[in-house]
Amino acid sequence: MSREAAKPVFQPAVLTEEDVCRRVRDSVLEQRLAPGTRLTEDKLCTVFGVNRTVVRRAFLLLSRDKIVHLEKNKGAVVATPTPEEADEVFEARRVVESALITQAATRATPADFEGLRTHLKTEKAALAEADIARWIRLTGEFHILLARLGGNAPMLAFLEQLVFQTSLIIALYGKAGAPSNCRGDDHERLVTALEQGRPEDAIRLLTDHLNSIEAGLDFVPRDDTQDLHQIFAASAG
Amino acid sequence: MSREAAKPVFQPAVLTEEDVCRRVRDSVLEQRLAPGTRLTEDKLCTVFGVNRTVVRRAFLLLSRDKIVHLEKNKGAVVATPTPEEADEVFEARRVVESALITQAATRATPADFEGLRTHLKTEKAALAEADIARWIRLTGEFHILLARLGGNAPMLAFLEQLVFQTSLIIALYGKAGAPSNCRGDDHERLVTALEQGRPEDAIRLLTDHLNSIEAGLDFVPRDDTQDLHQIFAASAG
DNA sequence: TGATATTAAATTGTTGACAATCTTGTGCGC
DNA sequence: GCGCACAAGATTGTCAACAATTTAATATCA
Repeated sequence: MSREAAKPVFQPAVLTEEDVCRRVRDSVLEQRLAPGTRLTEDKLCTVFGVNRTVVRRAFLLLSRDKIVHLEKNKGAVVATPTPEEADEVFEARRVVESALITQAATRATPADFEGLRTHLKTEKAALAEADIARWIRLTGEFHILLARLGGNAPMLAFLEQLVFQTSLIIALYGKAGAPSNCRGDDHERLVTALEQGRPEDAIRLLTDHLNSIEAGLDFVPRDDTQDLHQIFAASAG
Repeated sequence: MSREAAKPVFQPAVLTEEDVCRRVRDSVLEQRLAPGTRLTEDKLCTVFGVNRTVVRRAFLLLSRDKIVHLEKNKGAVVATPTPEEADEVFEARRVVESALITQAATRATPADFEGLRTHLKTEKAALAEADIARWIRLTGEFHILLARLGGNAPMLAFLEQLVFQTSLIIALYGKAGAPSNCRGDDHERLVTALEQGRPEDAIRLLTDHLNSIEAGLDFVPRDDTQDLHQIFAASAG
């Protein structure tokens, strides 16, 4: 947070806790909010121009989705999933997202595919403009957009939660060189497979896609405190 | 609520919002709390001996899990899933619970199976004692206990949510005569299949089980207000 | 009687003050 | 300098009063 903290932008209507949640989630998705970041109530109050109550409610909802971690008297911290949790998130995504895509294969209309194609173009545009934050968010939203075609609200909500957690996991454990994010043509081929009536191929593409993301992770031991010792011991010289 | 409202039972420690959530969820699972029941803050405050803040937080969490429905200035009402939502819940259960059982098949230890057998005995005992409320709760908890063996926390949490919603759905649409609840031997055979290393059979038993529950539902139109008219018109004579 | 407007009660929403707790900084003794 | 007790500040937790809204009850009139 090196920029000026709390420039009170004009807010026509008062934001609700859902708005605050969405803003936080979007920031997580754009990787502008790093795992482990401390979120003080006061700060968010001034940033969003809302009451402490609203921020508190937002924290509670976000903690339920494992996006922030709440600890009594300690406040809210952006969640830092463990490697084990990361593994479980990917496993859950393989299960739920496959099921939703299977459903989507039989339900998607031409208009739906058009929407997906439009999204893919937006992705490419963001990448071409080197608007990386936006591109990262869009690649995440692609999966949600695709899953929405499955027509199952509970699973969709669950998958959204998992996508946000994936963003945290990549931020934590993503190797710098590795293709930790979605490659553009992966999405393209997935849509094509669906559109051409090859759902099995689509599912295989998806699982490969998820597996390659997971393979691009590097679970270095980051044990909070002990980590700092190692880091500073190495940087001392 | 015909019984005396607020006999303040001695509470050693102050309950937290999670406690209140659990109590409400348990009541839903035991079908002691009917869908559509209005939950006033004041009432729950006196019942649980907690502050309004705690009840409010509990409501927020429960609303996230679709167990209660919150409406601005209207308060909390026990959720009444629509037939479409019910369908989606069963679909989600088939997907997630199958996956968890598949995982459980490769992970469950003899001690785990012993735990399941013990639970089955408890179920039978409750049924023998004609403690129906407890039996209903136990049959629901069986699915959660089984799913826990899958070793995937996010999916487990999601399934728990779905199980509670299933309880609401059965309460709403369960035919009186139909076997809307889990039959005891279904559970027994499921455990046996798993224990004997036949996971495919276990999954088939589960899906059949869920399908039979769903088939035992009767989605009569219950349009809130209009329903009352019909009801009283019929009972007037 | 039945429908509608008005008032009273009940319920929820919001706010701010205060208490409890944690964190940081300071000073003291060694 | 190091370790530790202590105090000051910052942050979160709790609560109760007040405001806003909904719901129920009552009165009024056709």
